[in-house]
Amino acid sequence: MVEITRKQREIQQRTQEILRVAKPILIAEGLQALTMDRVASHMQYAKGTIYNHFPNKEEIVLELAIEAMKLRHKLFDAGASGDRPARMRLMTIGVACEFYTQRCSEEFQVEQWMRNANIWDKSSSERQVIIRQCEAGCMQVVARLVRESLEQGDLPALDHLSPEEMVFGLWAITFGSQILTASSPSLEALGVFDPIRAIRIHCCRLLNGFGWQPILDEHQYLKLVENIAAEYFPRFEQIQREHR
Amino acid sequence: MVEITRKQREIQQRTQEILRVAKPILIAEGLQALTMDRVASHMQYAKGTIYNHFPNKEEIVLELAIEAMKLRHKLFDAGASGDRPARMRLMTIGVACEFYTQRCSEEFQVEQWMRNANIWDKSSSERQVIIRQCEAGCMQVVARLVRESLEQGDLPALDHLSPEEMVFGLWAITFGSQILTASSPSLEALGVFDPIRAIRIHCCRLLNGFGWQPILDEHQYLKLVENIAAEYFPRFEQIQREHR
Amino acid sequence: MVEITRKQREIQQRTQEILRVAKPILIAEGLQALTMDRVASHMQYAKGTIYNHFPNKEEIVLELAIEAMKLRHKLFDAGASGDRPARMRLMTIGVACEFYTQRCSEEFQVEQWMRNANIWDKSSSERQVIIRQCEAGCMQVVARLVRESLEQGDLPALDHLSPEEMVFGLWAITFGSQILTASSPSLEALGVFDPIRAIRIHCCRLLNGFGWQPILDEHQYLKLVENIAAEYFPRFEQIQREHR
Amino acid sequence: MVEITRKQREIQQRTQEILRVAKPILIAEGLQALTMDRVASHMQYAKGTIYNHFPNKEEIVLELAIEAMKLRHKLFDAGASGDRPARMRLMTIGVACEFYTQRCSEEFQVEQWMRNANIWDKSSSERQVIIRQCEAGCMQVVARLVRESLEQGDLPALDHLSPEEMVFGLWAITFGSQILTASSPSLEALGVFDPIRAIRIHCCRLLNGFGWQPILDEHQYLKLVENIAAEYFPRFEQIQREHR
DNA sequence: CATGAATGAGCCTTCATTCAT
DNA sequence: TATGAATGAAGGCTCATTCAT
Repeated sequence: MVEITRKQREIQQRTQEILRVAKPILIAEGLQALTMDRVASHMQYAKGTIYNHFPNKEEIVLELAIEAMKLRHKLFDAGASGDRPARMRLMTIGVACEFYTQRCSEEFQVEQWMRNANIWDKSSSERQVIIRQCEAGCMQVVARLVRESLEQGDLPALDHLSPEEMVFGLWAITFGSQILTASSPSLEALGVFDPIRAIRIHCCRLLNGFGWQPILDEHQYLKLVENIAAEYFPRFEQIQREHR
Repeated sequence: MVEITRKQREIQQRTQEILRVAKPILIAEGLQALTMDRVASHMQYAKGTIYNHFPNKEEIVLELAIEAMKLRHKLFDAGASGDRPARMRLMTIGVACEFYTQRCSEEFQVEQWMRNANIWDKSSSERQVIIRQCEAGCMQVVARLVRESLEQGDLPALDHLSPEEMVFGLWAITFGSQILTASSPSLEALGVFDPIRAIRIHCCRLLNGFGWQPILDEHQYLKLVENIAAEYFPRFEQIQREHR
Repeated sequence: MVEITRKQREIQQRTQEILRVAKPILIAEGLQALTMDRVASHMQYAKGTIYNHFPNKEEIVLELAIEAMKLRHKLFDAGASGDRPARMRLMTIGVACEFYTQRCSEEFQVEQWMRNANIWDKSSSERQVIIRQCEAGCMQVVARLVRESLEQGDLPALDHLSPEEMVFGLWAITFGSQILTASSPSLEALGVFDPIRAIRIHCCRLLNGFGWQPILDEHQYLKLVENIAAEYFPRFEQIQREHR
Repeated sequence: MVEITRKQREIQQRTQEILRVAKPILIAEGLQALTMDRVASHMQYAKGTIYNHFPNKEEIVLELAIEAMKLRHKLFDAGASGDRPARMRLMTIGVACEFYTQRCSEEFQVEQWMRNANIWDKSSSERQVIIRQCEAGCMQVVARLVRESLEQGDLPALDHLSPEEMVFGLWAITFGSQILTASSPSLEALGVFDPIRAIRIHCCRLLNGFGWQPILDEHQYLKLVENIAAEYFPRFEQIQREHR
């Protein structure tokens, strides 16, 4: 028993070690720079050993993505907790998104790599299923807030939209802005000086447009977001630290 | 003189031919399947010749992206034309975005490839500048509508947002939804059944949230978008055809 | 004592199990697909355990070949039995060859693999000796018939040929035809439509050429072979079944 | 023109050089020892260069086999020439077979490798077609002699056998004996002391069994074969030398 | 300018064998 | 004795780039 447990722990540790080595390579130099050769040469193990843990490099990326999405999920959960008004908890999740993109930028980048078609083609379906479950989990945290608000009357009935489709819009604007920020080298040259604040405002306007109570004007909203950020960033940092 | 001109035309034609060959490879099989060998083998020219036109394959992708963004620009221009109310012209641009993603899906995909970090690392700054100009051009078409509406009072003053930052939100939600649709294998499993309609509604709510006149309810808005699509799709198709 | 005996039986059973697992892999996918990893993964034992039974995969192949040749030997013995005329018993062995190639095609293929040079290079001489003994055993079954016929005057004296060299010719034509049939993708395209019947006729003519009594014309011979096949195939099947 | 021709010649020479390097490796150490790495390291060229000539190592083996079978074909043609009686020309082809197996033993071995299933699986169908054409060519040289003898009445009508099936028997016994000789380490231990003479005798008896005129007894036949061998081996050696 | 053979580093993967537990 | 993770050499193959013609 003890014997087995120790060996298993060693193996798990090595798996973790592989991930720790692979992550910065992927982040700094991209998918094609992430080769089994390089991972092995950064460890005291041989290439074949890596293959005992992951059948191909795509699975490594997926595993990193799973870790990343679990962290996101935890942040979302933390943001959605408490007995504040639903819209405020939603705003906190927005702040969690900002935190994730800015302070967990490696995880954020890993999530983008995960969306690469090559990776889905080559990896096993088991890990793909886990990824989708993580995605659905995050979606549900937010959708639950929408449902709650609908029930309590804070949010007027959505005629043509499922709660998840309501979330989809928020997801799209958040995600889209982050991708654009990351991949458009000079948003400033385009006239976009503060993309984060801009998206905050858009979210405010969007929720106002849906009539989600309490309606907030930009001033109030920006102030509130600042307060939430100040309060929750430390909590999020704590979660980040605990997440290995 | 004549001699040179003929030669130059031949060179331009060859450049076009290279792009015509490279595009379907990139679309169907991705960046790593796009090799100079394959491009050459699909033409009557040799690999070395390709190198006389493009110093590396990344430049080919960037050139394809420039073509794609020029088409997008034309569609945006067409959508922004006429003397209809600004918000309606903005909606037409939204329809142009949908058209572009759905009917010019190859160009849309090329634009995504362009955002790949590897490509920016390896390509020349000249083409990168052109890309940014195209991007700025599209941005300006929409920003001009925002400015016009602000001047005419259709859109209340934006306290904390430049017109471009106003556009940025629309860009983010549109772009983000399209990326998510393309890369999340089963939005439906997440509860998102009609992402296109969902985003239409979100755009409606967002603009309403900004108080952009005329305020439209979802029903009116969806109906209106349908009408615009019916009217403008043929025009867009014409533009697409003319764009070689 | 009992303890040891039980252990020994377990070991023998495991050896058999390894052979049962290895055989279909070798047959269906060839020598290079037969890896210790695959064998182990098809059993409840680990790779290291396999190495306790066979020092390398070549020995597994040789052991399979020994089993195969033992079956061949049994079939030959059955064909050579009875008190019919020697030439008829020889024909029965010919039928046994056909049975072996057709109905014991796995064993037949294993024998071919055994002839692969790599296997002889890597395997131990003990098993190689056993193989040769099996080969000699089969040879002797037939050679005995030749000797008997020579003594009884059915077969005229062979001036320049040992009885074994007489058998060698029959072995060569039988074996050669089977290899050619197995490895020439389209004998039919070469004009060879029924290789089995063709070889039956050649054997008839060859024995006639040696003056082996009773001389038979093709018609009689083919008819006789059919009868022998009808009578002996069930017996051969019985032997095959008993051979595990 | 001259330019192209020179380059093409250089390429052809390099192709030949690859074959010259690959052949002894295949002969001496077998298929799995024949690696592109080794071939390259034995030349002054890089591995990639080998791949410009042959898409995989299996094609190299097939190309070697094509060369080998062309040599066989030439020897058969030489043996079948002249206006001697058909049966004598057939014997000369038999001598050519012996010459091929003994003096062109490398080519003979290459032909055996060609029959390896792996090679057929991985190689291009173009070369496979050529192989089959070579095989059919050799078959036809002999089948033509059979047909001629049938027409001239030297060989009684074959009731149940096509001329090619007649040849098949000779092919099988010749081929089979050569394989057995090559792969049974100690025929002598089995009682087979002179397999070549044995097969000569079997061929004699077989043809006698078919009533092929002139009927020859063993003594005459062996003597005649010796004479043919003495006369034709120098010619065959000449052909072998000319075959590069 | 066009050509396209040559390069050779590098990629992903396999697997027979070892050996500490 | 059984285990199975680790090894690491080796294999097949690719491809961006160069350069002599």
